[in-house]
This record gives sequence, structure tokens and C-alpha cells, in this order.
Amino acid sequence: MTHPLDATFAALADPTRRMILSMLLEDDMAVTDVAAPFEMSLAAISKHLHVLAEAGLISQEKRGRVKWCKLEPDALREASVWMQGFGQFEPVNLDAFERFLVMELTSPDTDP
Amino acid sequence: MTHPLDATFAALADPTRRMILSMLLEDDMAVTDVAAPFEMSLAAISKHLHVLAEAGLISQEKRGRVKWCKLEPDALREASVWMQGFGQFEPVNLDAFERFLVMELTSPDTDP
DNA sequence: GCGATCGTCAACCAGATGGTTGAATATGGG
DNA sequence: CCCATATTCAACCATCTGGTTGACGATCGC
Repeated sequence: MTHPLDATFAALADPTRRMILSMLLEDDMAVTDVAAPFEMSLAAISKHLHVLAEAGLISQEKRGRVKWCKLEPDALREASVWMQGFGQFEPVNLDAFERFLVMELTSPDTDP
Repeated sequence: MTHPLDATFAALADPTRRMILSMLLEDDMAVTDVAAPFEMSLAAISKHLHVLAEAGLISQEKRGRVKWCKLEPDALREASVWMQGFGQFEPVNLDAFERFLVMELTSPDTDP
């Protein structure tokens, strides 16, 4: 997996990771707090965060015991630009985004 | 893999598949013609096209012996909307898109 | 009808992915 | 110093992925 877009899209292909990104939209979070709402182990979430960090979608900074996770929205720009080339570029619609976020957050993320 | 966005992003995570989409931007193509520029087998390309079709990114219509592949850019809209929520991205820049396409097309897609 | 062309299917393989558990490494608090 | 907290590491496992090859079913041209 050499092209940066490979890593970006692969990272976005997992619902747990997309959920994490949505959570980080609100505010920076510690790893443990990121993991709290999920049913999987902390180690699994740690791996997911590693994937997101490798893709440049988040950054992580350790302060004391706590590793803080921060959204890096710039990493989405290349992917966004790539995708936009394929459609009729309607203006960005944040209301639609809110709807999708709600859909994501209300749909079962782990296993029903 | 249940959420539609899973399939969309997973399909986009492969450079061969992104290349195919770029090719279909130009015009509809038969499976054999899609496969021509790649070094992998026809069966492999057939699988890639299946993945793209499952994700709704292309449609396929068989006319006679030939199966025509058509880009379905609408399928990118949900993914695009989802992504756009993460940043204030500058207005869509088609020149930038061209640059990325060129990068994709000039960078080795199979194995250097 | 026959042979060539178009495309998929099936079986197989190596390697990546997503999860688990248990041990290990810091760091902070009292 | 000791214990609890925060996070990762290592080993392991099942499943998915992306590729191969060879056989197969359709369809076209003649």
C-alpha cells in the first residue's frame, strides 16, 4: 500500500474508525475515553487509532500518562479533491453531513 | 461490512480500482478494454469491477458478448458529503483534481 | 456448426486485517 | 514505595483480500 490515498480510504472504510473521527470532531480525547463507548477491547481501539494516525487523519500527543488524540482534517483534502472530480460539484451541504452523522451514530457500530 | 460507506471507501482504497474509475471518466468501456493497460489477469480485473459494481460506483450492462462498464458518480455523493463535514475545504478545485489524476496515472499502479 | 473472443467461476495461495488475551511499560497519587 | 491508571506490545486466531491458473458458458463471424 504505497499511495497515500490507499491509506486514507482504507482507514475510512471501517465504521469504528469513522465513528472515532466523528467523536474527535467534538474535541480532542484520550485513548481510554475514545474506547469507552465501544464494546471491543482497549487494545483494538489502540490499533484503530494507530491506523488513523498512520493515514494522517489524526495526530497523537502524549502528555504524562495520557495520549491525546486530535483530528487532522487536512488529511482528507487530497481524498476529497480526488472524489469531487467524479461528480457534479454541488455546494458543500453541512445539513446533509449532520444527517449522515446521526445515521452513523444511531446505527449499530459493532454488532447488533 | 454492512454500512454502504464501508463498501464505498473500501472500493476506493485500491489503486487499481481508482485507476479504473479514472479511465471510466473518459467513456464507458468493455471489461477487456478496461483490463488492457494493467499487467494483471483479466479475472483479477473482473473481480475489481465486481467490487466497484457492488459499491455502486459503476454499473455493468451486457450487450451481446460485451459487458459495458459505466461510471456511476452519484455513489460518491454520500461519501463526499461525509468527508466534507470534517473540514472547511476550499471550493472544489478542478485543477487540483487534474494534478491528482496525473499523479495516479504516472505512478506505477501494479508493481514497480 | 466451428473456432475465436468475451467474461466469469472455482479452487487455490500468500499476506493483510480486525479482533482477542495476557504480559509489559510508563506515569501519577498518596 | 506501592498501587492504580493509561497505553502498548506480542502472540495468536479467523476471516477478508488480491492475485493466480484452468475450466467453463455465451456469443459473434464466417
